[in-house]
Amino acid sequence: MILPIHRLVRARIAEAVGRLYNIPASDPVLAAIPVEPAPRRALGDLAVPLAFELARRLRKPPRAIAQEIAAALGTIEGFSRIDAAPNGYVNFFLDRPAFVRQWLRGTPPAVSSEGKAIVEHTAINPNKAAHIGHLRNAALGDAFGRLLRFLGREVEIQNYIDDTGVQVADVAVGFRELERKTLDEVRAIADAGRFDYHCWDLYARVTEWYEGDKERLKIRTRALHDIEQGDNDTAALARFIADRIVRAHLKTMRRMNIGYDLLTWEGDILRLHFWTHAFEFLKKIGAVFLQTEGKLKGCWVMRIDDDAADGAPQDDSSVPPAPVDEESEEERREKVIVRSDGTVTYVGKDMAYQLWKFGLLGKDFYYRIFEERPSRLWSTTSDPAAGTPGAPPFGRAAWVCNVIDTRQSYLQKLVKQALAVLGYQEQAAHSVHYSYEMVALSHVTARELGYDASEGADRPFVEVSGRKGLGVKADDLLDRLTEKAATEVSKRNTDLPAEQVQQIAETIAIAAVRYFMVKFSRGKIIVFDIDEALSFEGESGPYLQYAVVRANNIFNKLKERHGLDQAAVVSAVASASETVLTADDEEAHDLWGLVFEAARLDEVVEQAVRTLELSVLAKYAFGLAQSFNGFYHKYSILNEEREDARTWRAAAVAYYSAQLARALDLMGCSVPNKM
RNA sequence: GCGCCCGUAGCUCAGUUGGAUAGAGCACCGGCCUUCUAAGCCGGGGGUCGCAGGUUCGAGUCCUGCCGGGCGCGCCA
Repeated sequence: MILPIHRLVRARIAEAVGRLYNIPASDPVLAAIPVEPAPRRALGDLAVPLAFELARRLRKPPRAIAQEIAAALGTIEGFSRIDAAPNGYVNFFLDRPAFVRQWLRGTPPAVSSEGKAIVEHTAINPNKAAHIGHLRNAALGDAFGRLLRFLGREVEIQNYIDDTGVQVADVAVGFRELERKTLDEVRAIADAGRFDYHCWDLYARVTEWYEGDKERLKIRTRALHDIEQGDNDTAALARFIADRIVRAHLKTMRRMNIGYDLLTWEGDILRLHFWTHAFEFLKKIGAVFLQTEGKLKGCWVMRIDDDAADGAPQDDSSVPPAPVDEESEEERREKVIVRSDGTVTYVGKDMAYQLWKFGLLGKDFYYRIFEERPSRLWSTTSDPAAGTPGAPPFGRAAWVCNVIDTRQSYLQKLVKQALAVLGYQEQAAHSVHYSYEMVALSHVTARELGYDASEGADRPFVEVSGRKGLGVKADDLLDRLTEKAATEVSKRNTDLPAEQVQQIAETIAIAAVRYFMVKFSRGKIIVFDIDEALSFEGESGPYLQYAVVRANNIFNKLKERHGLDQAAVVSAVASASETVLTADDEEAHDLWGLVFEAARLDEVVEQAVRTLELSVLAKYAFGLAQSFNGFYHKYSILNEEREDARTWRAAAVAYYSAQLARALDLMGCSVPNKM
């Protein structure tokens, strides 16, 4: 919506300025003309500060240049006025009624030709309940996928399941060694419910148990080996644990409106020997080599090159070579990919997986249906007999985004580098690490959870630790939020049936937690404080929902009293007097301001995707809700006597409400019909 | 030691590829429910944008150096 306007303004200015001052179109000044939203509607809608840029070159004051540009532009279709501001800005005023009418008609969904994007997110170790740290990952990943789809991209959401790692092994060890349970007994525990909670506590107990006697770590090593080997009791137990915990995670995520297209299991990557394949490539090209001396003797290692992964051109001679004559420094630049015992490291598996995502591995999984409800979810399998025909063509993406916290930056860089080294420059460039900072706990909240505050009291926060069992479980948080929301809803709607209260409360709880996870920029550590998260006031998900509910209430009443629905309002706008909107007074500016702000959604989504910064969308949605609330209190619709004013206001609110609901949906939040 | 991230109001944070008077929430103070839902609105106080240089017509934003905090750098995942 806005973008074509930007392009139009740029093109016209480039043409006018080029003609006026004899500047070729290829000149950098004209190639990237800045077009910004003007700070206040009274000043204009779009603002161009180009005159500052030209002032020195032309040896003229910006003001004079702005005036000349404005005069040279003449009139542009879709704009009602072009002004030269005294300070040198050229300001553009849109033809308000035309745009409101156009926007009200709606727009066809975007279409993109950029090829499939894979977004991998969640990827929780399947050995315990999900906690708030995982919630940030899933909230970001899911929203990001929604934004890509909004822009017309084909998107495949994958959830990676590390079913063969130490974490699952530890819980298997816990059941065998601490609880002395058989598989059948574990199954009974799982069937009794809250299996993920049970494992949460058990995992913490196992960690403590290991610490009691380091010899016990050998049991873990043996369990890991058994799991990788398969075909034994421990492997069967681990498989059961992983399956049940994954189902618990899916349930938790479903509460949050988060779903997936495919579960990829690490075990399948191993059993199908994806790594062996990738290893051959890497060896052939010389990207990995067998270290024959020193500490890493017998390992296959990869040289770390700081520039290769960034796709940066090779350094020129202006940068002096780094003085690296110490041997330790040299060794630190080698990353082990295959251990001396022949087993592959985590990075190695990730490289093979990344190659598969781009369709570069030359191997594929088999696929089975993991569950049918609420929608079909596929899973990889390594068993051809278990494979179900009719699976979509998974993988083979043009663009891959891995949502993983910033602590994995180094490893993600290596994965990217491996692609580049193998000659897949384009895929390396299209491998995006969506990194974000962790969620920690405030001291107050940690204390509330019963953890000793004396340890690390000097630190600014307490790190969540699954290993120690220190953290806020996702389901607990959602339960508390729902409970609180239910109280608030029934306080305001005394005659509402309990079932409906509960349903609305859940919708509110989801918005509260999802907005909370998205509103901070990704480089910021979220120091989780339970009281702050439970607040429904101010900048919160429920505030945004409330702002839509209120707007929708106006339409409910309009329909009741005047028989006017949104479609009727849209058609009424065609013949309503335009002065309400076009006058140079506060009322017109406020009305137009709300509509113009609502129209910025597309542009904001585009920016959020470009910068991988979803907080941009969150802040925009909040600002839009604030604009509406201000408008709501200042201007009445039902009681407005002038029909034209009532019509335009109703139209503005209809458009705003649709846009904010859309923004909320992009963050995975829906809007209740009352609250 | 090397790399990445963070430092803006009492607290938590926004601040578009450098642009018009540095904003918001919370907290605090004062107003507004016989009115389209007060999960709201209006007003008020509160700032050496960590420090010092530099580039620029213009720097919270870019560059350099420092200070403070966090994370990563393993034949763990």
